[in-house]
Amino acid sequence: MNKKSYENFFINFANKTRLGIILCLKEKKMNVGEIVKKVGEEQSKVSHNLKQLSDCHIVNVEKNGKERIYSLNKKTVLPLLRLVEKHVKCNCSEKCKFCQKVYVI
Amino acid sequence: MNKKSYENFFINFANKTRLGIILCLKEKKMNVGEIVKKVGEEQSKVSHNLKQLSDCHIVNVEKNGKERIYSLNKKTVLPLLRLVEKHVKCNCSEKCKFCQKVYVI
DNA sequence: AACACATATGAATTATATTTCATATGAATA
DNA sequence: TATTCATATGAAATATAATTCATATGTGTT
Repeated sequence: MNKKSYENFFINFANKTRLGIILCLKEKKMNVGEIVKKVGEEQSKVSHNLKQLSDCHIVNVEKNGKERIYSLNKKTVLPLLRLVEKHVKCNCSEKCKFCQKVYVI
Repeated sequence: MNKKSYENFFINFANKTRLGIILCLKEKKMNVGEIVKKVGEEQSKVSHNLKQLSDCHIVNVEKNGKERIYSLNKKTVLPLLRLVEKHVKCNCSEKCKFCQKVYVI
């Protein structure tokens, strides 16, 4: 796999709005309206970001009448998030002058 | 852990230059000059990006005289990259009209 | 001490990504 | 079929990140 592919994958997780959506879908699948309510962001903003996430298969969509139900690709995302948590736990201490800026420990 | 921490972690991998550095350090530890040569980017650009990576403990630094030797945090990075490769293999087919744009399969 | 080499850094510039706003689409319903 | 509801979409505006350039710092050497 090449650089650009990795980049395109990680971009999904390098943004506040999309992370909000991702973390909110950890609990359960939701339609757009529910996500909008939960994350407290504008509908079109959420839709734009959902599109990006689903293009990359980070989330999946199913239609139900006029609503669309989004669910998290847990097989990829859960281990990914766990890896990050482990990273912070293992590498980042309060003593490090950057860790406090970078990660909320 | 909170949204911002995840974001700060993933930002390291969501950029061409930093990914170039990361992939190049998979092979072996290198000083800045060697990295610059290998990735073919400007020295100050590489340094700025190395700083970001090391602030987040994605790479580690050791001093040796006037040179600084950077090495990859393989414990975090190798499983992370493997996860992405698996994701693409499992979810992204040539049939999908976005996969070709998003990932080079 | 003066110099050269390796690397880092700050600030301005430039590039890129994200959001916003207005509007379109498509499904259900009166 | 006109209307409403849920969601998507394009393009302009804005925000954010990355690069560049000039220069600083630190270490070893003459």
